[in-house]
Amino acid sequence: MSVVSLHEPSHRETLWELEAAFARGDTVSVFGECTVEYDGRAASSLGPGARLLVLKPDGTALVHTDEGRTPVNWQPPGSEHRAAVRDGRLRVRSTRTNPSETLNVRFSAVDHLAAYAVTGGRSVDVVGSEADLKARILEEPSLVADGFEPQATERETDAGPVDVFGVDADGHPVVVELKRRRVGPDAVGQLARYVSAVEREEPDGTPVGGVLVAPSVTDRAAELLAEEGLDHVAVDRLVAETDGTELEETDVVGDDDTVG
Amino acid sequence: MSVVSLHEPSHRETLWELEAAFARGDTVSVFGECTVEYDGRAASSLGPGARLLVLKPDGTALVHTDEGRTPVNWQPPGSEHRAAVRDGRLRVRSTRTNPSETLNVRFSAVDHLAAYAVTGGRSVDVVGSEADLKARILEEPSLVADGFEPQATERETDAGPVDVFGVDADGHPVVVELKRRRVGPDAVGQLARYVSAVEREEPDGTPVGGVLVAPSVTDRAAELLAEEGLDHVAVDRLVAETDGTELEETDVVGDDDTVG
DNA sequence: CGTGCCAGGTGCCAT
DNA sequence: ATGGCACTTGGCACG
Repeated sequence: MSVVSLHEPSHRETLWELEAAFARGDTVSVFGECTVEYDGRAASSLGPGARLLVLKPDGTALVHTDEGRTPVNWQPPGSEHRAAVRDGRLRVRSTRTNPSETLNVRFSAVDHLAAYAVTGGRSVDVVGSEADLKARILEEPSLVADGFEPQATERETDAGPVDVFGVDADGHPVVVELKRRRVGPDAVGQLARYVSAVEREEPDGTPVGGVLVAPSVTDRAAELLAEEGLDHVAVDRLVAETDGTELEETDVVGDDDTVG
Repeated sequence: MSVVSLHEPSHRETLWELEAAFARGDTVSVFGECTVEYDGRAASSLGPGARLLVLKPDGTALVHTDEGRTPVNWQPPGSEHRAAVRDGRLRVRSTRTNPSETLNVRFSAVDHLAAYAVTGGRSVDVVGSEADLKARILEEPSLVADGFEPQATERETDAGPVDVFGVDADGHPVVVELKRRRVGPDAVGQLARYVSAVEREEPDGTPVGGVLVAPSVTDRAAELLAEEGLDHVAVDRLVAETDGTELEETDVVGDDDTVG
């Protein structure tokens, strides 16, 4: 793959190359001195500074400072990028509709532009998600409670879909909510809503159990669970419990030419 | 500001320049063919492809494909970047502790590297946040209810902080939860928890009001509100209601040299 | 499309 | 550090 790289280009050169890059479907990286304005779901204004602007062919625009994982300003995929020279500055404007939003990046000077055809796999298969936890529970339901029998996943209720629905040893309905990490009060509220919804479905007086499966819960969440008569089962993500074979550790020693 | 730009550098050149850029505190943009592996709170693996890697001096690492606002892989601020040449590939590894996480980007070829001193303002003052909505409510409490008198914001309860707490025309406690956008069942649950907490504080039988202030609510949220005996007040973010003067629209027509 | 919910959420601020 | 929550949350799957 080839790269177009412009070193301290004039606005006119930048404009020209942006046009070409958009046409090719390249991803563009721009370093330069700029101001940023945003108006849409909210509104914001950012004073002058040296920043990184990334423009993607899917309409994504990202303005990054030297800190933070989150861009200081951005435009979501589906937006449309346009560039113009105006008042002696290079303006990159990205707009979208529904909701109507505009991002305006004005460069007093562009110090570098690189355009490149970014391609290849976009999706990673992440291991350790809630889906994995669900699989683990279905594989070994006794983790939830002795005698627990799963009957459905994503079972619909008036309050939304229940992660795992089943019956306990006595045949009473049980609602299970899964969380891959330590949870606070919000998760308890979610579980409580599901339990209430199932109680409304069942004949009056039917006891409906509620179990929150998560690595741990905060104090406040624990109190709420107690108040609501709900249970918590501690299941670490990836209850490895394997036969002792550790995941191999790659590339730990023996590096040469290491830097940083 | 000056930029260092390498066009299709050798791994050795890349390594050298990365070291220099890290030392200078530059932000780095790398285009190239790479694979990515991550292990930490979850784990993931990404096959070969042409991508953009951004390295920040605060320890942030971002791997971007040609789509999406969210990086396909990343490392949060506070991580430490290191680079090495290994098995004929350039490896950039970013690690952090607590939680222990590792990001590994292996380049078979680097097509472009640019390093640049990103500086200047990092924070934008966003207008239209929940805080603005709160100010609006305090300025005109009758928006919540006729005769409503705010008494505290962020008032602590057993269930967490209440956005706005006050009394109604009858002197009864009222809990107000603010949302800057259309809300679903979760917000109702949140409000309900606060109302319950205040009810427990008050003498038995004291009626405690609960008002959800949001632009709109979903059907299911409306049902839940009705069940719980809570109210919804529709307040659009920035209830402009100004004297008719429109916000001036800047830069709408008259563009020359427009592109895209 | 909107509704609902997970996410390696991130970020901010409080204790 | 942990906790609780807002966020221009983003992203996906389903009706």
